[in-house]
Amino acid sequence: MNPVQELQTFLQKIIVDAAEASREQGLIAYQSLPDFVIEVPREKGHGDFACNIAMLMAREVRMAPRKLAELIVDMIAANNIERLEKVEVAGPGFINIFLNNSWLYAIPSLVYNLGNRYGYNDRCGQRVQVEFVSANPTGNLHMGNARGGAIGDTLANILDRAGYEVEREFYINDAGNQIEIFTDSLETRYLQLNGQDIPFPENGYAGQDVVDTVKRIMAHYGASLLELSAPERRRILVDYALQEKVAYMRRTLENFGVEYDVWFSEKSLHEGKIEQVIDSLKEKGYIYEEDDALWFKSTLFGDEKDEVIMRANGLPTYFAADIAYHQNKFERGFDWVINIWGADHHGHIARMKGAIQALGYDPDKLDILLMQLVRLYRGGNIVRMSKRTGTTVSLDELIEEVGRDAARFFFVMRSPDSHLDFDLELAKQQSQENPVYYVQYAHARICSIFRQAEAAGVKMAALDRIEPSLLQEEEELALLRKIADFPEEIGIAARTMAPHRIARYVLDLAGLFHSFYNHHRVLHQDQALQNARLLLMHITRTTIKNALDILGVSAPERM
RNA sequence: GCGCCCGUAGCUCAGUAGGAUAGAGCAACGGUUUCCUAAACCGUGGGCCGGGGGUUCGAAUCCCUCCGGGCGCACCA
Repeated sequence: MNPVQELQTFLQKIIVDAAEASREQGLIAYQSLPDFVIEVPREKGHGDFACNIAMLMAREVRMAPRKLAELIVDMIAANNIERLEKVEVAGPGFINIFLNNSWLYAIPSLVYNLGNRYGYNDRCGQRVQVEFVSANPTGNLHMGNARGGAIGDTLANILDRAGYEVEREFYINDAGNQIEIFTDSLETRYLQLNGQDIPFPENGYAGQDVVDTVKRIMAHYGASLLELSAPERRRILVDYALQEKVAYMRRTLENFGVEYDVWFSEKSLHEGKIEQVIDSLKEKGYIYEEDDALWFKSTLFGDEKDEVIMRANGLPTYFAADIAYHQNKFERGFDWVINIWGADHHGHIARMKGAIQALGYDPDKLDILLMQLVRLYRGGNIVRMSKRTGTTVSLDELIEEVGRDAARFFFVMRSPDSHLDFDLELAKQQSQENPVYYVQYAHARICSIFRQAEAAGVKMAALDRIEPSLLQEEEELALLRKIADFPEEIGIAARTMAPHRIARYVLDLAGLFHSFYNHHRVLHQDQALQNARLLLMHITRTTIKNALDILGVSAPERM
């Protein structure tokens, strides 16, 4: 149910009919209609909707755009359509359409009846997978992972509301080179803790968390691993550490409101799948050997250079595993595959899409949503995130400090394309400057109105006893209008993979509510008006709540 | 050097498919207590949309070029 889109379809038909009628009457000669739009003008004075068809047709039919628009408008006027208040030609040839408010007054019962389903678009029968965070299980979740978590989960929610069947997936990098290094680090720490004076690997994971993990292993196994062969010992160490790390990531992400449908292990690809995919690329002629390594001809697909897929030492690269992984995704039959990546990975896009194309899949079904980096601020000062100095802030610490709601809201507030300056002080502040509080407060305030009503013995009438057309104040109409936009806004956010639009939307909606609240009273001597306003408050609250749900932010009833 | 992203009000940022007079929040300034939460609201000022060229009826949006910032260009991931 998408009121705005329905209107657009309705108006589109009116325009097309008018144009065709004009052609039949010999007034306009055209071959085919241009790809015109019915859009919501920025200026209120330009109507509820505006159409640019005349400007687009002008060249083909060799008529002045305004003249053309006049003809179409006259034709529409002749039809005397009830829902149209006024249709006029303006500016360079726009057709401005003014509707009477009847469509707006249909919104309250629509939203009231749909409740927490308001905003959902019709099911489109398509399956989409969103893979996000997929952090290395060798350390803590950092701010980049946190932003990825918020963006990925919110986008998944948006796609769900937009009509897709959505799967959330976490790719566990539990194999490959960095796991070898991780294992070296674990083993070295283990041996050190058992009194051996050996140097720590130069490129090892020097963090305290590795030491802590090994201490827990010590508590469990004592020195017994010393007795084992090195491979056996290493296997136990790394299995224990990975299991612990994955459990930690899962726990932390759940605490962040993020739950996955699938945790996919990279290791499972190292049991034949990688070799298979390399073989199949080889057969298709996309692989060559040079300097004892195998290379994928990614330059055929617009990459800057070819990419090693199998090292000279016989071990596959990360890229090889990633190809096998993406082949697996496509084998699972998704109609759309979305990866959320940090912007530092942008160089991989061309070759990843190239590999998919080489395997015979449609690379356009894969979208990589890149997100820019996060900078943490405390007050006016940047918080340096350096693993070396150990001053990195982890996601758990962030949730601890500012709470899940603020963290989630802040991470999706900005376009993924935009660097995010995350101000810890602002996120904690309970004031109008803090956007998440501003929105939550709107919700709480509406709840408060209903509590007040209840205390006064006032109850909202049944829906069919309420007359929405009593809502005629500017602030009331603006609220209705904004609420009506919600499903369309979700559709746009899904199409453009733009989770920040929902944060913005709910911020705007909250602003309109606060504005209404300060101008007009809900609890009123006029019963009929009171009922209409209670209904308006009810659906405003529903819409705020539904939007916050998408963002993974709670909607408190009191603050 | 090559590639990707960014450059919009003092600050932080919006601005789907090109649309009419480019918006919001914060900051600044001026207001709002008989009233459902002053954690709020109303108003004012503030802009060569980084510069230049092009495409067209129309460009913040598309193309070219230059400048500035970030990131990438490993047999790391």
